[in-house]
Amino acid sequence: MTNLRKEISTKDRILDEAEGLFAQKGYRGVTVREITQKAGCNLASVNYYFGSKHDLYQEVFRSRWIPRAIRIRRTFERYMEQEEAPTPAAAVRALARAFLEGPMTEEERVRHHQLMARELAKPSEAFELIAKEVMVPFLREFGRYLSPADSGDGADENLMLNIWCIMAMVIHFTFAKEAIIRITGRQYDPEFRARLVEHIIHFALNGIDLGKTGANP
Amino acid sequence: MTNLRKEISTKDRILDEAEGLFAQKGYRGVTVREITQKAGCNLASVNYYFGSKHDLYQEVFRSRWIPRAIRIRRTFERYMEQEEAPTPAAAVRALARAFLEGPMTEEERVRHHQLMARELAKPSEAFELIAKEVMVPFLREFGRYLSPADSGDGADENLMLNIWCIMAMVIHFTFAKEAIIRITGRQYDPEFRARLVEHIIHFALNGIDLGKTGANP
DNA sequence: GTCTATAGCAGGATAGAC
DNA sequence: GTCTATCCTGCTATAGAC
Repeated sequence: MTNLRKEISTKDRILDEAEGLFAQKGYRGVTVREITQKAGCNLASVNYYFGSKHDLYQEVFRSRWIPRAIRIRRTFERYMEQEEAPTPAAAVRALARAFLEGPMTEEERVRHHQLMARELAKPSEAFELIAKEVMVPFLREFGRYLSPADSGDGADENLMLNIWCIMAMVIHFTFAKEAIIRITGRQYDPEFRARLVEHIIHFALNGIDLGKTGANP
Repeated sequence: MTNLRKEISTKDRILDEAEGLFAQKGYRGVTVREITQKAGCNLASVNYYFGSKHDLYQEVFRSRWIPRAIRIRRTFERYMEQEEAPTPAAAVRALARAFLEGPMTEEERVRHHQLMARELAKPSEAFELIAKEVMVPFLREFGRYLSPADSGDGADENLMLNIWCIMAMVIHFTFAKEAIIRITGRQYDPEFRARLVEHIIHFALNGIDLGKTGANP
């Protein structure tokens, strides 16, 4: 354990721990003392490597969050290539899988979505960066799959709202994980997670299946 | 303005401002100084009326959030009575309307959903209270409309996931309001809000309408 | 009930030894 | 690069005047 941690540079250990803590508790909820303690280094290290707590937060997005978002996007593209045809339904499936099943550990996924949710709820300086570098380009690419004729400039409001609805579900199920566990009593084991992916895909493509439960007026 | 504010007791002014600030910035992001300053009273008032900052946070949920949640539920029930029949589709419509159009100001709605989102993301002591008093009972009632044959104990996983998907969209569109405005450039004016309600209802009942954009394999 | 003043402490940041 | 020691600000909470 000690050996393993020592192989990672102090700077990287700080970034790792900082990301996890910021995701969990938010910027103000975390102290530099807490970060450096978990990273097994000195209190002064944060200022030495990053200048300030604020700059460390920015760096977490620059060097961790954005590269991961790009990896998720590549995963999405790979899933799309595996589909028979680039239909809207295929795009929805690929998106849900890339975000919820992609090549990340469960811990990494939770970090990623929690940080995204925090920035969506209360955009900070980092939001400008991730909106420009990641969100807008991906929303456009996804929009082209959902509606190939679309110009991609967000003019089609219906298309835009569909995308936000899907993202809402994807984010919500990792974001509200703790609360869902407490209320339903279900753990987020791999089985349940697979169930979630399936459900989101089905919901997005067909809505609630009313055929079996009641009339659709 | 001054006269209007004076008619409200100091205790209530503190609760009002505290709720708004906690919703916006979270517990740690708000200081007692900030709350008392906005409430136009003394720094010591929070401790005088509520004992501590922590107890003030709890009281915000007890005396503001829960009563409002109960009002929303009554609105839901009123909308259901207006429907021709208590079908699942009617329940979805009533839910979306109660949460997004109900008799609240826009400001109040944002407060409400932001506080809910915060507790869903990182449940505090207040979560036990709102889960037991509000969420679980409402989820059961709503579940009975979606699936009248269901026992209401959450055993039907499909039903439970449908409810969480709808809540995800409802919460997300107020929760991520600021980010959506920045990315799309659209304001949350009454027109856009009505559009959102309509879209959520349609999405929940039919999913993405693929008929017009591409094939559904 | 409302105020001022302050105790007591935790936070971010920095200086300077090694 | 890494450490300790410390500065200073800003926080919650409380004591006590009015």
